[in-house]
Amino acid sequence: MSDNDQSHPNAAASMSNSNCGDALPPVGQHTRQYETVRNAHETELIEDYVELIGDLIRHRGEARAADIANRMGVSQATVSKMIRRLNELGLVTSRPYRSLFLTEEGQKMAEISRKRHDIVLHFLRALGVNDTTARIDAEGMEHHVSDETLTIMQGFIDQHAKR
Amino acid sequence: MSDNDQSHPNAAASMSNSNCGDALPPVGQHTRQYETVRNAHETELIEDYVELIGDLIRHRGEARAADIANRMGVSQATVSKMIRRLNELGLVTSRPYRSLFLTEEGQKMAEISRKRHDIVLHFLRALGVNDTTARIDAEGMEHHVSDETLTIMQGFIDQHAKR
DNA sequence: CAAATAGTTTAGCCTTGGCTAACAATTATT
DNA sequence: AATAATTGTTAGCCAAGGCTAAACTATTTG
Repeated sequence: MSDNDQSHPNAAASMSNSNCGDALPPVGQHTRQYETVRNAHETELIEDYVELIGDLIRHRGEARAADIANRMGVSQATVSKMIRRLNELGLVTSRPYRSLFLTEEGQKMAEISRKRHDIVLHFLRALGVNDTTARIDAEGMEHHVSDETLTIMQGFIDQHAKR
Repeated sequence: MSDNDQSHPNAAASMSNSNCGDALPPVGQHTRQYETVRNAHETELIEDYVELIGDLIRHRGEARAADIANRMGVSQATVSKMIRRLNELGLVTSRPYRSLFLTEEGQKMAEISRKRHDIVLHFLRALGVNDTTARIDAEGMEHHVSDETLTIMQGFIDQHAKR
């Protein structure tokens, strides 16, 4: 295993500009960073579905596969398959050809996702990001923001947006 | 297509708490949000590899598959396969059993990724996020932050960290 | 310099999350 | 009520990104 923690003597030679970039983190920490991202990756889509289903129920009274496919920009077949998975995971209940419901657990997940999404979105707006951009960024960022950062974002919102 | 833009009359009934959540965005915009995330998804891993390879070369003088596997927390076989992909994409050059080099294009991508990563990381620290957490969050967030937001983050860093 | 160790690649497997096409059920229209 | 239109499901395809095991190459060391 060649990854001891010494910098190569010539490392400086290829530093290209002013912002030199931080040192590499220790291997263990670095690995954990990537692992965290990979894990987030696995739950991301699930959370997006659950969150969207929750939103549809909240705003429209029901969630149908066609609406999901439509809003996600994905085929109905894909949604159908995904719903089966959500079912197996105990997040939604569905009867064939009927609209969807979230289980207790699904509702909890939707609620958490929605709150997180809202905080990130409001934070970005409070920072001064244009609404459309903020929505796009929030959609991607929300799954990668830790609770710690979320709390700080909430504090920022309270300070700035209010007043 | 049932997704016209009227809110269901009973929508308010299931609103659970203070933070009521924003209205659903128009379908077209919503779709674009998800599309953007899916696209980011595809390039994320590629960028992470290229960025890491760049970092290894910069800090250690060379990038070897074993180091990448080690830092990513992934098997060497996985890295090997990925390197073939990077090769096909014209981002790295590699001779069997030898260490890796970035192509022009690869270097450009690494540079852009690194800058973006740095901005996000420094921004989070400037916000007050703990270093370890900031690193984890940055790793996940960097691929989802638009140029607009990045610029604003840079402004925030300049205002706060300086002084 | 031969053997052991470390690093790399290949083969083959699995799961996810897309897709299209064909079919089935429900809902709307006439 | 029969037919048309919409919606949902299934089957079967594909690529990506993991994995393990086995084979091969390079390097280090006795």
